[in-house]
Amino acid sequence: MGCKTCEKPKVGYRKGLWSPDEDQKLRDYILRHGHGCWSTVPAKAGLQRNGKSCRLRWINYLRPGLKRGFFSAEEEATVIKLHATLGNKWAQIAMHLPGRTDNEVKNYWNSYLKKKVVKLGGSNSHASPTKSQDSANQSPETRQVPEEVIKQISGSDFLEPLEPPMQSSMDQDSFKGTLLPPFPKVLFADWLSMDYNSSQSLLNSNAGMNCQWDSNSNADLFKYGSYQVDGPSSSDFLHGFGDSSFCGELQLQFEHGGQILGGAFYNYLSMDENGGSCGRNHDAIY
DNA sequence: AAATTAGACAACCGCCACGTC
DNA sequence: AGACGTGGCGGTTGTCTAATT
Repeated sequence: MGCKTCEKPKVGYRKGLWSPDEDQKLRDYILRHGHGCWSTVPAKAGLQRNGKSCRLRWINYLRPGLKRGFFSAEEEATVIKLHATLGNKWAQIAMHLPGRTDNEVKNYWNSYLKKKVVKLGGSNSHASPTKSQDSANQSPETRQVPEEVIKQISGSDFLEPLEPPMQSSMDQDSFKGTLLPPFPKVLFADWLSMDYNSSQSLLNSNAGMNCQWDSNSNADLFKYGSYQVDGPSSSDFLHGFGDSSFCGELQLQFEHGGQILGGAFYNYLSMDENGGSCGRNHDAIY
């Protein structure tokens, strides 16, 4: 895809976990300017990371609309079902799980669901840790998960034998309560209430670019009251979020009221990340 | 209380597809 | 046509934390 303006800094890139400060820089930069060409993001954002690392951090962790924490029973069932037909196509599976990333789905599968499926006598092939035996290499026909297994997973009693992994930064009980609606399209407001406990009411703030970041022990989640573009123009902000038609549509959101609230913002972003009209990944299901 | 182990999650690596020059 | 660069994906590894000994 080549990017004329991309100059390659030959600096030693920082590796490892991201500090809250780095997150802040990346977040601020992308929210103000869009990512554009990822290889230039680190330099412009003042980060000593490579573009790839920034992209991954944004997609898997910083991007608005991400759902974190427990997978609902419905989500689990979806993952198992899709894995049976698609194999290890985590990105495609994640497309069916709004707010979930491929990495998250993959981790969840490898650390938890795989065992669950095996335990229930589902497709043993999925449990294979080796590439050669991986389900992705098998035809869908050989990767069937019994309906019974999926039903069991969907059922509330299924959680009994194997407790889902704890989210260290999350209040388990309150989280369960907010996630249960089946196949939720996470609205911004919903997402806010998921990531932050209900005591924090954020939507009442309408002050300009209302981004507050707070470094929790495990995840510095972020919160928006509303997002309003100030400083850079909305078109600057939109750069990197999509093609012109997409941007035009999104731009309307800015121009008419200057804010993107709730599901709209998430939906737009997920369109982008899932290959909607922006990327080259036209096998996207959306 | 300290050491060890296991599990969960974050991040990196390598490969590939595609676009541009 | 081929080299080069970017973005995306899946596999793997590294790190951190909690549980266990």
